[in-house]
Amino acid sequence: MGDAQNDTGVPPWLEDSGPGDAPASDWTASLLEDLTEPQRRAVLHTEGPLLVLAAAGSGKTRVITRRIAYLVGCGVPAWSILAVTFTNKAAGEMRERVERLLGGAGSRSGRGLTVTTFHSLCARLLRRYAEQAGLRPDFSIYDSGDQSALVKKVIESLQLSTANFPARSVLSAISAAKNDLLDAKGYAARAIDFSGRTIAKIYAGYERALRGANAADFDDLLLLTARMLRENEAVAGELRQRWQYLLIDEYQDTNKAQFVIASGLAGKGRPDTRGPNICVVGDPDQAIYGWRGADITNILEFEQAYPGCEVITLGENFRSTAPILAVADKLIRHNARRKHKDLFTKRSGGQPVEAVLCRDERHEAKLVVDWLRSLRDASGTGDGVRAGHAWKDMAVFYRTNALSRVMEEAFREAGVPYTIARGTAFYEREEVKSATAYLRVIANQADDVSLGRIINTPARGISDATVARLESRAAETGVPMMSALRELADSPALAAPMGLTPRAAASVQRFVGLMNSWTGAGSFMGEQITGSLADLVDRAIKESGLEDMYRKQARQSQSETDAERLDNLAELVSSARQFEMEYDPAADAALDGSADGTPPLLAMLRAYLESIALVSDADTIDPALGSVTLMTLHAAKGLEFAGVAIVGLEEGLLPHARALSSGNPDDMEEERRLCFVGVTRAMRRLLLTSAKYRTIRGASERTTPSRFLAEMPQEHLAVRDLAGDDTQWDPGPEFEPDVAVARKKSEVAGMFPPGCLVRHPQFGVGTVKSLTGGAQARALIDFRDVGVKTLILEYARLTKLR
DNA sequence: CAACGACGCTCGAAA
DNA sequence: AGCGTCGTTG
Repeated sequence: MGDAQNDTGVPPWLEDSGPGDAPASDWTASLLEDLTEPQRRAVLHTEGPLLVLAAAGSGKTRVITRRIAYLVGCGVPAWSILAVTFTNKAAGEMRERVERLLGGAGSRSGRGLTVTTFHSLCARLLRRYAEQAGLRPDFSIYDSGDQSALVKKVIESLQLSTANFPARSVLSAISAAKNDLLDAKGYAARAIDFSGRTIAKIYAGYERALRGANAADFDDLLLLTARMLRENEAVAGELRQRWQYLLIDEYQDTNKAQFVIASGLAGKGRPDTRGPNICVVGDPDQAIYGWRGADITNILEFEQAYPGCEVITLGENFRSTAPILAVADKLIRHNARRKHKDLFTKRSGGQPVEAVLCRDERHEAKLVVDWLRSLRDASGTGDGVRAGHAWKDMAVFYRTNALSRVMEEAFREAGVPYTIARGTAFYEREEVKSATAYLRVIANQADDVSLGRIINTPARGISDATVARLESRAAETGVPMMSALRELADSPALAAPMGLTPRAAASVQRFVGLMNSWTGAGSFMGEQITGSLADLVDRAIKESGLEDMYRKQARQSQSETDAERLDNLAELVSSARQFEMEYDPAADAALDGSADGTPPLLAMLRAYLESIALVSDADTIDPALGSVTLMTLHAAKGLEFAGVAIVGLEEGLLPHARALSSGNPDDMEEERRLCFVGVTRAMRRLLLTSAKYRTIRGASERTTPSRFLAEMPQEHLAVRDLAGDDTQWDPGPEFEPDVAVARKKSEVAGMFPPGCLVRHPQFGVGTVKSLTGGAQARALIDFRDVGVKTLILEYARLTKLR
């Protein structure tokens, strides 16, 4: 490509001894110790494209880290190596492991080595080359909530109904298009029916709104970077010049945008070599992000994309016991569209995999907790069996987040320490979301979505009607909301023609004054506010009145959650303080080029907000906490635990109902791979459970055990049926409902009048507070033990006592 | 203008 | 069971 440096041949640092003739120091030799032959070949392959097909548990991370260390050992500067992983957590661990390996090399250093995720990398590149990408460096990153707020506004502005075009499905269409590098114009060209053409219009409006708000959604991070690398040769050349060695992990889960980014960064390599130094690592059997646009052909056709590339297969499993591996192997063989691959281990022995059929989800949860406890209590007997496992070496996986709740209750009840891996959970709390919205508007005044969140939170006399008027004013003049607010604050005479009362105008003026006190009129006064990030966060929370608002609420309601909210706000301040301590402005500037006179505090604020936006679920896991990890099967990718329980192996759950109803065999195969990923996380013990009855949307439903259980080798499964037969579970005469199928409120009104005493098989005795609903009757019941619940009478097994 | 209750709809995985 | 919307009330 147009990279002049590439034509000059060997880069300067390789002139004396290229990696071709490896330095035979003790240290580099030690990097090859205890590796298998294929692992060693992967480490030693330094120049030209390389595809490593790494089966689950085949020592992939070990190979990657050794290979990076080896490159550095060969004289490749660490700053010219870029490694892309799937989560920040994985990136951090990889960097640490490489540094530990390099530490053994004395003076050698990993300084400047970049290990990051696709999304973080792209965010940084877009800040550095904002202008070339069509953004400004202070752009906001919009999460799903922000996206849906924005797209709803667009749908309304187009006079469409969110009933016909639900934000959710419109956004998933837009996301799919973006992952496929299709812009609104391209989408419109392909639209064939009314719905498609309308979505194309919404897409176009949504893009306009995003750019107007100086914001990028998650998909934009990839899309805009891919487009920039493709269209801007100067930028692409500069980056290729810097990163001569590229390594991408979990390559099977990359989408088209990521493919374009990877190949854009790799370039074509110098003509006299075997091609660019791009190494991709992955396993087609663990491809589980098809719904996010991941294209498995990226890895399957890597050889065609990079002719002459070396392919190394790592097949031997070092992680799991023989029975666990046998279960995984037999299961995944049911996928028809698959490159045949043998999973094997030299280990023998190991406990059989356990499968238990439970009565319901509560029973299941309790059983899982008991099982984990037994793993921990297992005593190290004399026969070489190791002693009990620590909580941190155990995990529970589930298909959907909804299942975490029952598990959580069971853990709490049993007093077993647990952590739910949900990285964004904290930042999704209402109070935290409001606080960060203030910060986001401070960093990016065009951020209309964040502004909309805080303009009247806490209540400051700016009503919805006022906001609507300001919004239409902004839309008319084509400026961000904040500009309209400023305009009004500067010329109060505008209030009357806009239809605003003087009181409303005064409220707006006060709000603008508040914002200005943090930012200066429109331009961030970082130069003056040289204080700390934590102080800024603290000030925003206090001076906005957010803290007072929750303090008042906490006093009034005396409720736990309101006190919690105050704690969370304090927690946010300390997270900012933590970030501040670990923040390295030099490293930040090196990657995003923000040393261009950006006020230091603003640069740090941007980096902080970015880190918040890009946390992943797996990032939450901290072995030091010493707790059992609860997470989705998707989040479990790349991890391993001594003991694993997978719950909810039922038709409709795993495989998920959507895969059942789509009729697309690819969907079913992805579900199977998901199950496979879960199974192969287990090192020593594995428990698979299903519940015969599961509460779905408030109603208990009969389930069928997952087909995946039947597909596993029964000789390696120890199956227990604890669900009993139907007569045991069916509600006996005592629980016979007074109303079998009562659909309408009018039909039950006389039967359960407010104040009457009832018994529920699960919740116990309670008093009916009120009856609601029309076509679907519901009762609000205050139960003595569990508090107030709303029950759908059609399903509730209620006995009237008095 | 804010707060709350009632009602009806939908319901997957995530950076 | 949770969420958004609508209508009523404070």
